[in-house]
Amino acid sequence: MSSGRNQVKVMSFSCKNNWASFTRVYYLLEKQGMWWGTFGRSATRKTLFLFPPRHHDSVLASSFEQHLVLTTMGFDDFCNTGLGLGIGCLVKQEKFSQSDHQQKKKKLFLKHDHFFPSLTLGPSDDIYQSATKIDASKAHGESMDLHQQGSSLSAVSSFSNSSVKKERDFGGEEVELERVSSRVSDEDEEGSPRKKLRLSKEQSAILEDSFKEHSTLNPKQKQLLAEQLNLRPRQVEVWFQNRRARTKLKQTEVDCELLKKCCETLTEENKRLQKELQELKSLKLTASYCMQLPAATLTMCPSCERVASGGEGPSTSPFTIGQKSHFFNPFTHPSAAC
DNA sequence: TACATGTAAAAATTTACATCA
DNA sequence: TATGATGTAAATTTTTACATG
Repeated sequence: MSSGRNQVKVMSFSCKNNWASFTRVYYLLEKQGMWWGTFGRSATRKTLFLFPPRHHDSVLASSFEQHLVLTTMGFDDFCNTGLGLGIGCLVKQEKFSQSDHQQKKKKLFLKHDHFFPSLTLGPSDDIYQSATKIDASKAHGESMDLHQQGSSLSAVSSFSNSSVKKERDFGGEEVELERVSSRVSDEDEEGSPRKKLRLSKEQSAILEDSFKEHSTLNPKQKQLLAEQLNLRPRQVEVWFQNRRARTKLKQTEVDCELLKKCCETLTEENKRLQKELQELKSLKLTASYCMQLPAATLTMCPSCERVASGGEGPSTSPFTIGQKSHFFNPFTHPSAAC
């Protein structure tokens, strides 16, 4: 967990998230002397390495963008570094949804104002804890969602629906942080709960036609379609994403059915071949048994009245007759598989 | 060549709503 | 009529692949 100069990798998050916003949070917190550190980044994830200042080991973790994953904060490391991670109200980890409507479902928190979540990442010392809490209820009267989830080794925090919020540093000085989020544009300006859009038949038909022409859109096509349908480009984009997913799902179902049928056919063929093999085996046994019969057991042919004895040519052999009339010849009855 | 960064799309999941028993 | 189960589709989030510097 810790490496070098008490380095603590506190956060990592997917590349999709708003890097600029997070950078700004980092900058502001660093300016206040709350921490100093560096950013790292892998191919698919961004990571924030923190170096807690010597005068206090507390670290306030916050971000404007969704899902800042607190990683590698195993319990042992957690203790060793003196860092604490928790929700302000100290209730169990719970996911906070993004809209008022969704929040209604999370009655655990919403029934009590003091239960409103705040994320604390700091020393277990209560003073530091209270000082480093992000009190969302004071954020300009707007709601702030904090999304935290995960196992004991990881957690997720996020803020949303808040265009502006304030944070308090140790001195109580409020620092205003602007939230930059693409999601804002996707929601009602009044912050009302998300309403599910239902496309009209005309809109769906146009989208379907467009999809038939090209299953993906370039930005220009997207913009044109959005204007034509009186939708946001993002909505058009989402529709195409979901449409591609549906197409793929249907194709998968078709493929699955084909494979099932193929499997059934092969199973039947296998059974038939197994049966044929058994017959051939039994034929071989019978043949070898007859070959071992003593001469005394040979009988006279009732039609020609000749004794079927060996050594007088193939036409006198009883097996010649038998072969013609009884035995299955696999070479004249080829397998259906062939 | 390895790495950092940005972007688009796929994949997975959540959510709102309609329908029906 | 109310209600819960279920399906569908819009929307969101996460992951992945690729291009570029």
